[in-house]
Amino acid sequence: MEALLHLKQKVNELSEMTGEEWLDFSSRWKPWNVSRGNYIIQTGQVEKYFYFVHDGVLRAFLLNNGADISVGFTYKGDFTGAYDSFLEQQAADWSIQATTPAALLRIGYTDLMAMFDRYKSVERWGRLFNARALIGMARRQVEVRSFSAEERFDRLFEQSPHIFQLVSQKHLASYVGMTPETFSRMRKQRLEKE
Amino acid sequence: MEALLHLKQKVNELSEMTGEEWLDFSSRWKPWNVSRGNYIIQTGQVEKYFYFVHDGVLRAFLLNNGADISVGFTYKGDFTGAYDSFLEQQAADWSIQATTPAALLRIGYTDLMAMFDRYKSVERWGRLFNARALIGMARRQVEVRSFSAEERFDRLFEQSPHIFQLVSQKHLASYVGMTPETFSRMRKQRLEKE
DNA sequence: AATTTTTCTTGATCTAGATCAATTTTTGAT
DNA sequence: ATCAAAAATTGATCTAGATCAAGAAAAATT
Repeated sequence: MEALLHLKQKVNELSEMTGEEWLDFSSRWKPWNVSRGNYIIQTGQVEKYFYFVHDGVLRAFLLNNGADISVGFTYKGDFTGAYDSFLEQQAADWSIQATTPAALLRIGYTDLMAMFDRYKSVERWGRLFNARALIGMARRQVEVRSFSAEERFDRLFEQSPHIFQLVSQKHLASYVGMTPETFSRMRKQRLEKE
Repeated sequence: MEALLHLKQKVNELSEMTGEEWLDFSSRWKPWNVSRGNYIIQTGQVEKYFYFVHDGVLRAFLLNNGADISVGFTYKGDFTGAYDSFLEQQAADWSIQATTPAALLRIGYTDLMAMFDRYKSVERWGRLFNARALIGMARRQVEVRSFSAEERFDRLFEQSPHIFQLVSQKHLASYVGMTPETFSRMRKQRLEKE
């Protein structure tokens, strides 16, 4: 599918736009391609764009005293960016990297703000998008805080088996909050049980 | 200060409303008082209201296999509620309790949705409120994931010394992610250093 | 003011998961 | 297809913080 059509479909899930609104809104998104391993934003930079993932997988991660901690993954059909940096136009405290070649669309800060000002439908989309992101993050929080490493591993396996094909084990390990060694050992245990 | 005025001031920080809009919007918030220890929402219920804290302190927490884990506190001038439950009108997976007597204002789901539909200014307030909440939660996530128990303790002490007066140690302990025993020991260490 | 309940403290012990280290396997680049 | 680099595995050891337990202090209830 063509990228803009893909975007339209996803935006429509949250808010209805008139043909005219969509024409204006969609004209402000530009294609942006990233090759495997490259960054769309790095810690310390100010995020100037908000991204739609037409294809590929992106990984958001923290770099604290050397340790690389994955905090989330974005797949095709979803949006990404360093929200806090973007919304407040301040230095980002995390980075986002393509873990596969990725075809993105992106919209600049000024353009998006203009769209919020101009159209109620865009404002609504923004509100609902944020609400969803908030809910997702709250769920992640529950996940990380109320389960043991073992439980988190099993829940990842149950809930997102596909993720094992898309993301390396060491990134998954930091995502669920354990070392790659522990992750590997748990994986082995599970495989042996079969 | 009167509660509605307090609310107005806080809403205005994010979005400007006309006098007429405010009249309609504000008329839908009703006073709600909670005594110490009581709940505004409990796990499993569907959240029907969104709350403004005019006075008091509320605590949001998870109950997982018996363990009580605090995930956040709300002070005067801020909003609270089980967002995910409220927004999707599904069973909440956490509870919210007053840790002091609290004077709240609350608005019902249908009323708030009507306001979103009717006024762009309210839609904007909703978008920005969600954005802020999202940013806050992202920061919390960074906090919990990139620091050791010791570092988290010290950062809490530095960044929110006032919280020690408002919330019991055992609740703070689960908030920063350790047992009350560990929390107590760290506190002692710090006091002895003086 | 007295008593019950809850919270906090302190010590002793235990354990899930981290760390360190040395292969082996997989992946991507040429 | 070959080679270099990165990722994963496996074993041995270590440790931050949990758990268990029991008394002291504080706060709520009568």
